[in-house]
Amino acid sequence: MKDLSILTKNALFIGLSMREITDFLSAIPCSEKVFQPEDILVHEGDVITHLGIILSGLAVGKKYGLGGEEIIVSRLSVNKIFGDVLSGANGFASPVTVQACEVCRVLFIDYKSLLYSPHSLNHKILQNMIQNISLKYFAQNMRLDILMLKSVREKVLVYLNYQRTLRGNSTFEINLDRRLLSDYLGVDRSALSRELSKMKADGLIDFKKSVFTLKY
Amino acid sequence: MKDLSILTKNALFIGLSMREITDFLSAIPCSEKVFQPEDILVHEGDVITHLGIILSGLAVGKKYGLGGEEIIVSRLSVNKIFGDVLSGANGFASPVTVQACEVCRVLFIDYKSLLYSPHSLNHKILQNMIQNISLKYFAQNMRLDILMLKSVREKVLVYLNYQRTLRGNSTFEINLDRRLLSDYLGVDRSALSRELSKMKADGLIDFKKSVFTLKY
DNA sequence: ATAAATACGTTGCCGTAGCAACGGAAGGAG
DNA sequence: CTCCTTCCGTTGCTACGGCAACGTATTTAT
Repeated sequence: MKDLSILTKNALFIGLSMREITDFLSAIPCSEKVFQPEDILVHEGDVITHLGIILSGLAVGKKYGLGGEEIIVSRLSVNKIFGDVLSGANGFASPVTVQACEVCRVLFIDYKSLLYSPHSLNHKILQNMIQNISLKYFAQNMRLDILMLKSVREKVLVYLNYQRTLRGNSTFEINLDRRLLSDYLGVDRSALSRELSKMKADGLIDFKKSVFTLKY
Repeated sequence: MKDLSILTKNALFIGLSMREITDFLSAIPCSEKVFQPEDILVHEGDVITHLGIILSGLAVGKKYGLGGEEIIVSRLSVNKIFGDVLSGANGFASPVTVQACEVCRVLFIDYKSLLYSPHSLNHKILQNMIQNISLKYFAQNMRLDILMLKSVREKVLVYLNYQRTLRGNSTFEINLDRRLLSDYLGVDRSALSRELSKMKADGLIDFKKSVFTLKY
């Protein structure tokens, strides 16, 4: 177990020094594992006992639609945490499969220990955990709002608006390709392309690849 | 401030005795308020400083669509908590308006104190808070799954299936009327009625009012 | 008891968007 | 350089579902 320095920037450990983090981790069961591309970290339906932190590499959370199509639900880059909400809910089956895209080093932490440890730093970590889960909740909430809209155009407008307020600029690049964006918005990919073109023709927006400009 | 005995059953205070709860509450800023029907407890867009617990009465969380229509997002009955996720996210604007349906007694608790109190019981309360928020997350996640489906029939089937596993019985009564159900599923009310009738004609389900029977 | 309001089912109209298939552009591997 | 794969836009077809309007049943108010 080496090179945990990035954990000082991890949402779970914000506010803690490197020394405090290693001190804390040495007191509870945790382990580091390495996964090869395509390896599965968590199967959909698993009941987990550990939450995970990506130390290096990239993984994705995915689920499968009724037709068996893959749907990418989340992108897990370095320092991203998975299984935390699951840990909090205590005993739920995982709704997603987590799979490595590249070679991944992952830190697994026994969540019962994390939640119930009497360690003096545990208090701070629980606060961080609450914040992290809450932010995930609101990210999900944002998507809910979009999925409730009826037309593709409305969905796109609300999404782009939100991105604009996030970046503070009317021109920005999004980190989703067309396929992922259409999944996120809950619409057909070609229908999305069609509507984007129409919106460009209507002078509402401009875009090239993943760079968008809002003209309203 | 009287009759807080129901708080022993509140998700935030599970595992604590009445004495411990009053002890804890007396140590941090909180207040009880009474609202009349139609009164607003939280405005959409508010940045809150307190989380709330419904001590008696009934309130709803609602938001407004682009057309201005009201959408009921949550139903807040006795012992329900609101503003907890918002508290966790620290500084977010409320995405919903909370409004009383009946006379409501509400306990407001300063969330910074709740999160950062050095009180010995605070640890347990943070654990409870994590669990509560996580459960809300998964409830939201369930709805996300449904909203991603493309046809009304699929949405209804997934929803009813889930209800069946919840109740453990193929016949059950749901607590949503048609209007609320159509909102929940993200479809038009008349389209929902239409599809329900078709599904009944197809022999898939039976229903009368809000009592459903799954025949598959 | 009467009136008003709410809840629910039904139906016709028609636009939107899902689906499938295709072509071109861009990027990677050999 | 060429092949192959991925990504994206385009288009025709068609059905699903949103919308509006209406009728009936059940509930609430006065």
